[in-house]
Amino acid sequence: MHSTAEENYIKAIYKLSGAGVSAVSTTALSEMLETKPASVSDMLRKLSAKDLVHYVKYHGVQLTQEGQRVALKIIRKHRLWEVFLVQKLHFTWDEVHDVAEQMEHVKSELLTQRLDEFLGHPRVDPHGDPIPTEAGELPEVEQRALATLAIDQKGVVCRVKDTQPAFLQYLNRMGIQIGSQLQVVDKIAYDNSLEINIDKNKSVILSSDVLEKIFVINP
Amino acid sequence: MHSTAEENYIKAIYKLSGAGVSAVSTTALSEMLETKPASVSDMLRKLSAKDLVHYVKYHGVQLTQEGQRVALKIIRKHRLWEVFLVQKLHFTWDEVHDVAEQMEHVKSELLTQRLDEFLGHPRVDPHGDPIPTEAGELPEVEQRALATLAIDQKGVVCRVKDTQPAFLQYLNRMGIQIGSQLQVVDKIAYDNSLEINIDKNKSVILSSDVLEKIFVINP
DNA sequence: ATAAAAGTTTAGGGAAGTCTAAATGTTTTT
DNA sequence: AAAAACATTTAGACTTCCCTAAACTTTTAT
Ligand SMILES: [Mn+2]
Ligand SMILES: [Mn+2]
Ligand SMILES: [Mn+2]
Ligand SMILES: [Mn+2]
Repeated sequence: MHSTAEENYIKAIYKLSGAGVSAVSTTALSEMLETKPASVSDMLRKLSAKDLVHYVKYHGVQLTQEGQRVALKIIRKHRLWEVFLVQKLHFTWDEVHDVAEQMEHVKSELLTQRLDEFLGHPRVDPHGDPIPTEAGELPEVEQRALATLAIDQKGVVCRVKDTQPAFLQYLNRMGIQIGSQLQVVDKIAYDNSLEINIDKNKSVILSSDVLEKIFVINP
Repeated sequence: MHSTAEENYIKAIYKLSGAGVSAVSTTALSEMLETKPASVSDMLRKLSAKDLVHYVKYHGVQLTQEGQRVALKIIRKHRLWEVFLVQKLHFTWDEVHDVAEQMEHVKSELLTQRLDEFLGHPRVDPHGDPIPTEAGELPEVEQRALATLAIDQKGVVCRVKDTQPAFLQYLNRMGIQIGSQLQVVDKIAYDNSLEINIDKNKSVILSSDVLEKIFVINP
């Protein structure tokens, strides 16, 4: 079918195609994939020939219908394996990503189906990211970045958007996990950091960088 | 560490190095790996440079101590995943091999350890093949090929030595699985086939080819 | 509106892994 | 003990994916 390299490019294009992004740039891809822009150009030509992307030289790339279908399948596998690793093999949420990066490329429709059943059709992975359904739907839940909360407002952590172990370990040390009850205690206008109370217990100061990566739903 | 291709060569050399085999030939490897002999020569030079094999041009190849260690690790992963697929995901024994061929290359010590724990430290895979321990031991159980049984002798199926789905599906149709109680009813000297009674129920004729691939322990 | 800067593609090439064809070594046959 | 047959290696080439350097296009600044 598709090579691991192709799958990684498709996934990267998908991830960089957020809301209001008309096309993904060569540089953005080269940064995400840690390759040189020249290598990206090369691969885009190939993906375009396979009709997985719409590619206009010098003007970026977009996934085709088929490209999106492929992307969601890989993301589905990645997230299902992350759930497996945490729920069945007792990995911590900072240990799963690199392993799932490998397992997501194992090819077997039956495997994905059975894994999904075995896990009880989970809706989200250990980082709160939604799991695409077998039909290729990706149900998004209403949620807001912690950074957008006003003083005294509360929220329950439902998602964290950074897969780096260092970031997740930092949250561990702060005592923040999916389901944590947070409340904004104070706002430091100087650098847009917030003082946040965790589970009606201790309070910590979180930088605006971190606040943008933590998502909450209303209490 | 090692590439998937290298791992597959090492595993193939291991599998062809049965008892009393001093060195594995280029042709034997090329057949097992479905590549051309020229490609094998090439790879043997590389594995030799990495000290994973002892290679003497024109005289075959043997695994080094380190090569054996690597081989057993891959086989351990392969067989653990096969157990997982059958016991947890309800795959049949003819469906697991190809998927395990992919999963055996996922790199993570933690994953292998945890998978082993999760499965309760199984000793054999769904085909009765022993699973190398974490320490790299491969405990072999006393067993004999069904072909070696005399008339009236009994045996319990403990292992089948052919991973091809077609063979395993044939055994399914015969009603033979691990644990089946077999008894030799008659011997057909003409072609060395045997009439075998299965679980004190129906009897079937098995060709000598098949008899060499089924292993039993004494009743 | 041009020139400079930034971004992107093309050209040429390398490593891994494979192939075919030719050369070479080993084994078997006569 | 050659000759023939067979096995193996070497030579040269191809594909995939990546790189550096140079050329080209688009954007930004003057
Ligand atoms: Mn992940
Ligand atoms: Mn995740
Ligand atoms: Mn197998
Ligand atoms: Mn097996």
